[in-house]
Amino acid sequence: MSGYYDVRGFDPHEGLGYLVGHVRSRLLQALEAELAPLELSGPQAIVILKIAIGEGAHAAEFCRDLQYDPGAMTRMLDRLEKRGYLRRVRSPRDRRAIHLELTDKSRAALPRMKTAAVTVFNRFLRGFSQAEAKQLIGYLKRLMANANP
Amino acid sequence: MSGYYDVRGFDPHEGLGYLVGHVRSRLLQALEAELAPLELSGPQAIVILKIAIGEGAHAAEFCRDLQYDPGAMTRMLDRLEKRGYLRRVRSPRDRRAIHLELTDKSRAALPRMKTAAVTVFNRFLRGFSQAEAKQLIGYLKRLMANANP
DNA sequence: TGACAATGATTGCCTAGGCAACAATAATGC
DNA sequence: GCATTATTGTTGCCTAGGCAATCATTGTCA
Repeated sequence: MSGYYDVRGFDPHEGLGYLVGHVRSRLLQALEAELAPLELSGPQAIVILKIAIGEGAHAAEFCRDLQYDPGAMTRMLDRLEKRGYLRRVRSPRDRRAIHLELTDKSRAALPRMKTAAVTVFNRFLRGFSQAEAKQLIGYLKRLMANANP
Repeated sequence: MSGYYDVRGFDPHEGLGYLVGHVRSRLLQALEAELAPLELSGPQAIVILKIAIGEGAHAAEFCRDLQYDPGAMTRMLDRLEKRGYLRRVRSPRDRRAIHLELTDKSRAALPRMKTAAVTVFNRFLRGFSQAEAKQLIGYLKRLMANANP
């Protein structure tokens, strides 16, 4: 069972790594440009968005989901908290865990963040039909599912 | 002209950023696991592969192509050179530029590196037909082309 | 030709993630 | 109940990329 790629005549520019890496870097760049007025980085925006939709308000869950280092997460939350974008509240049920809550400031910024993400994503998808975009998303999910050997 | 995404009901998990970011991180992880015996990181492997296929043996060109910081590139080349994976040779034509050459050690490692990349990419593409894989690559290239507004 | 801009590479400084160690708390098993 | 193990969050240390400044060299253009 051979695959799509072959060792002979393998061109790095055609490789998944190169392509995905570039797309991601351009996406991040565009996203941060769009978020510049808020002075938020991509990961920071994602954390705030995830808190907003109420998924796992625990830092540990973010780390698992985003494959983010716990230490780095602590420091990122420090920065966000210091700038008034969120609050840490010790959970009464599990006194190890910390409940993350948005502040008025971050709630106010939320629409703008969503708009930024949607704008950038749609820009990258220009020329794609609805069906093609849907197919692309599906492909990416299948790649993710294939990650664990 | 609205796009694929809409602000209302926008789910970060469906967003390009989240998906591409994850795929890239998993790819890198798998690639580095495969390259562990050589102790090479993903970017390092890419640089060596690019030198191997003879594309732009100048560091500056790599920086442009890989969107890599020149300072970081200098230091990465330092590490690779110190470990005997490449040689710096001042170009006689343009005395600012530095010509990068592989050593016997890196040439010997080359087949293994290509195999690692091909193996990982094909693993992520399992379940994809040839046509689907080709389509995915095409989509990724289109995303890249859409990067510049 | 000569001033000025552009390019290639390097360095120092800053920021931020990865890893390991740790304390506090919770869950598990005897 | 109690010892053991796992989990959560934090901190220190190390590594590495981003940015700005710099030097040498090349290109441009009046």
